[in-house]
Amino acid sequence: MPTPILRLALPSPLRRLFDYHAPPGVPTARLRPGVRLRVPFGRREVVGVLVELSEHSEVPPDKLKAALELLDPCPLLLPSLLRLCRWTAHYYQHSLGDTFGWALPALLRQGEPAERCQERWWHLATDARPDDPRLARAPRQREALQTLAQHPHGVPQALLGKLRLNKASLDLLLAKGLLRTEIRHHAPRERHGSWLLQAELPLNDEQREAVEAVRAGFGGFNAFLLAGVTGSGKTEVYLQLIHQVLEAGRQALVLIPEINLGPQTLERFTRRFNARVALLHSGIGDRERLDAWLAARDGEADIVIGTRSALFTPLKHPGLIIVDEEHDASYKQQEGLRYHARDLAVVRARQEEIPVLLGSATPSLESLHNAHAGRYALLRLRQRAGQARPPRFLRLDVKSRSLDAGISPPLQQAIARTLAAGQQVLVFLNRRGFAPTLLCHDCGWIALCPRCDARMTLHQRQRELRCHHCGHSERQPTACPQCAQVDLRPVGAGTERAEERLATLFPDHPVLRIDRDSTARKESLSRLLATIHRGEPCLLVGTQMIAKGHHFPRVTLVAILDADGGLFSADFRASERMAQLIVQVAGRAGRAEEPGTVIIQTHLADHPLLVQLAEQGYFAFAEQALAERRAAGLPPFAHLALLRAEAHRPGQAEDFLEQAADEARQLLATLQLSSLELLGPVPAPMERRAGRHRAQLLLQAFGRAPLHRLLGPWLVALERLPGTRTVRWSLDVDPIDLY
DNA sequence: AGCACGCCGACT
DNA sequence: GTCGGCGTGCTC
Repeated sequence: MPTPILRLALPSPLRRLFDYHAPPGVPTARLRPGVRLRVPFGRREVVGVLVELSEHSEVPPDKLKAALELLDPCPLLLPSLLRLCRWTAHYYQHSLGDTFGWALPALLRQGEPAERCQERWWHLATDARPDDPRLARAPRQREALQTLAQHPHGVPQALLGKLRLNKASLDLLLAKGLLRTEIRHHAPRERHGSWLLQAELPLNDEQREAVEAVRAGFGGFNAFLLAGVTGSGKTEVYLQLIHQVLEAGRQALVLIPEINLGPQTLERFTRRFNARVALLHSGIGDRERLDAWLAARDGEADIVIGTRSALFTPLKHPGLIIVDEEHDASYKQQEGLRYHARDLAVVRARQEEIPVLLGSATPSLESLHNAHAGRYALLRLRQRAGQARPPRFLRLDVKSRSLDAGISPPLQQAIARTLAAGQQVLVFLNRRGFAPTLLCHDCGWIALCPRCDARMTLHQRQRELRCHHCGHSERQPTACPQCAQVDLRPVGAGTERAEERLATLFPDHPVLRIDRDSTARKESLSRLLATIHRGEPCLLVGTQMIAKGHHFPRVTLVAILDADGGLFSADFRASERMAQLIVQVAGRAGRAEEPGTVIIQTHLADHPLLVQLAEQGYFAFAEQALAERRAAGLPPFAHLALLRAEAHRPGQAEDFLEQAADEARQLLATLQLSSLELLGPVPAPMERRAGRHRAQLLLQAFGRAPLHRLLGPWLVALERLPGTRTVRWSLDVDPIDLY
């Protein structure tokens, strides 16, 4: 049998595989797809993944090199994961090697052995004697030897410090042959006994129907959209389904958004189940992540909980995928491989022939559309647990009303009444800082970012102007840099200003601000939350940080200071995001006996979307918004791909995109694709950002198939275009925002 | 991406 | 004289 050619995916943006000869002396039988190899690549060495074997290579024989080393005795990647990565790379038009870079734990990318945590154990050598003459003048070594003598089973490396054992002394003892060390592997974690640690909660009819429906779909691929209002007990549905999965001897994968929900979710799961739970969040260390990855792959983790990238965790016995808060934008990666973990969860479930459950109180329009089209089964939970009643929504028209730090007089009165009744108030404003604009009242100068086409936000507390787009900051000027007058005025209000004003208006009550600035220091968020949970009347001011995860049972009034941004933004998803945010913020309130009130300040009180949302609720809003999307030919009725480009010189990015558009037009003609439209190139909504000039080209198609028929050959052509080195460009398939 | 090569401006 | 800016080419 001739030695085959190895086709490898390498960590490179190049969207192709690279051919190698087998490394010398490695039996062909061990070269199976999914193993890693170290190979020479250009002038360096990299770790690649064997994707396929071939009899022949198109590459000239003098260019072919041999791989250096086989890194895995057997395939590292389960065939199912290999397949998912290949699908992902193809769908998002990304290099397969780089896709592995996003999908695999860092240590595996670097070529570390795929082995569970190993530990070095230190033992006394059999013939070691405490009175060895060589230790006469080495009291520390003698001491160390005595300590180890008390541990006949040896001491693991990690415990050396606790036993006051000094590594230097031990190394000297080792060199003298008085000690020996041994590498021990962790034994597979065993699990015994019943799965439940805690009785399951009784379900209401809707919850029971939801559990039954998903359970009936356990046999194969089935997609479910669990749309449950806040407090309707979605988590209990998850838990009971996971129990069924565990009983069937299978594993559950639970995706959560990228906020600090990990510990909270983990706690609920470990309280309920006697199960091995792996948590994969962003703060986890490389070693820990690899251990969790391996445990899941080898069937030694029963439940895997994690953010976006956990979607790529291999599972030996997959049983169910749950995507919690499926509407959350953090499931879409916004750099490099721009994948959407929710969409890939559905793809993975289909590939692995298991059910997938998407849950949200405010489902994305995409998922609702899929439910309407019959692709997902819609499961609704309308009843709130206990006696909790849904909040009342009031639209407060602030047209021609004076706003005081963004707060209208009627809202001030409502806040005063709520505090007087001994209850808490939540004020939501999705804008950090003191004011979004600093204006000279004499000459009209505005503080602009030197590197972006954007205004700088005033952070008065720090006496700073900051750009929220590139991070640039400078000292707050005392006089106008243009006319030298000293009448600089902050215009508009952010959370810092609202906080300050509310503290003046309601001096008898604490005002707590929750945003990225106020919680930057560790522990400060938990301290703020502890104050709130004490329950005394107070005011909370915050950005979307307060919309997620935390419950404030004593809040009975929620004020949305500014809903207008969601109603006339250039971004077609702005209204959907605004509605989700309003409903999610509203869901924080009125969970106890008192029903909550939500006051929405707006200049567009009669806007149909806002009326639907306030009067009929999120689902009516969604129907209205879907009708608008259909009429405008926007997702989910159309499919988009956005080619972004940026360059240092103005016009360069647009020139590149102009060429890209020409290529696309030619391909559309040759491939006879007609239902595709090219929109642009146009300058990005913020043309200059962090000193780079940006432009974009939008592809709009009414079917996914024609769009993807174009994308493959188009990217091949783009890679050959001149100027590819001076212009940074990237393709975003299914973009979630057009910025 | 990463790395090397090659060609023009302002420094010890 | 050369250190270093970034344009260009290549990676099996």
